[in-house]
Amino acid sequence: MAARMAAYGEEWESEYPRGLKWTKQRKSVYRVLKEAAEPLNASRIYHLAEKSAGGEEYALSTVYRILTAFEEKGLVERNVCLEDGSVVYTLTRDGHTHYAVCLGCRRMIPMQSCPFAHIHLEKETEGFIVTGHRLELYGYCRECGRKMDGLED
Amino acid sequence: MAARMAAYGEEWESEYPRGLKWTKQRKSVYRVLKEAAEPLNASRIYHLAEKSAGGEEYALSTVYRILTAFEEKGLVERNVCLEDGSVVYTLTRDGHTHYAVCLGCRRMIPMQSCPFAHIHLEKETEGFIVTGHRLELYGYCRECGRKMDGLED
DNA sequence: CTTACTGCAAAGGATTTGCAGACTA
DNA sequence: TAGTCTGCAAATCCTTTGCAGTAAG
Repeated sequence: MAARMAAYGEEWESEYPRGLKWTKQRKSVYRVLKEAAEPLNASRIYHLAEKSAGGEEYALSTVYRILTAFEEKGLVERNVCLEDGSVVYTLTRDGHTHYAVCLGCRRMIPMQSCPFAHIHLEKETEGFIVTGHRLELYGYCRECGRKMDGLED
Repeated sequence: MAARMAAYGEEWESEYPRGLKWTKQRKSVYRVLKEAAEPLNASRIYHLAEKSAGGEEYALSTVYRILTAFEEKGLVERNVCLEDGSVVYTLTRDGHTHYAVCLGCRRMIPMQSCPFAHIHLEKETEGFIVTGHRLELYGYCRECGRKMDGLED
């Protein structure tokens, strides 16, 4: 619909769920998520969204509500980091994603593939019907690994 | 040390870390964890510990402090459930443990082995140094699976 | 014009902390 | 006795909610 595309002078995102209003707050949050290279927590999204909107002030609670609404529509994925229980969000990707969590800089790096693609997890648990799984790797990313190596901190 | 064994009329647990005092609160928490078949959260441990001590009243904050102290000594493992972000504790087992989380009854069932025993996770992430990993399976346990099958809820 | 969406402030739940007294070792 | 623990209450952190006003469609 052409009319929709006029809102805020930016194109209506094709993935944006019908039934949700395209407000400036939602636009900012959506853009932040779209441009994020890694999962972000609510507070980070909140700050980035304000910055993305040119310094306009939003309410943190609104960001939480937006994230929840997006999640219910399947637009975003809410992830709990196993290491510290922190909650992060990403736009939903095709299939599922696993992350490598850097213990140095705390970043969550998406893995390109799932190691279980060819493994039958069902064998592991008798009587348990497996419908999904989640895997996280811990360690050090290239930069942090290098830092520890060279500088021997 | 024989002297240690006399405390509270119960044997000093061999795994109990040196450097931690063997108080009645710690004893109760330790016993609860030892007898638990599954990971428990702080609140649950708190109530069970009081019950285990014959109804004596403890402070929840004390239980948190005990859990933290135990964790620092490597006696217990703190786990975040990926499904809902809840935090649970277990006595540390040999090696690491993975859990199968039942989406029906919410129980966390320990898995007997690690599917990665023979897999090199390093291959998955270029430049990332893997030092550990965590895996969770989701699905339905025998009972919940049966319920859904037979009763067709 | 209708009703979803937002901001604000207050409520909540889980966990942590400061402090003074209690209790192991 | 010395230094750790504990209980209590207050403080945090993160997230949710109620309400009345604002704006999208």
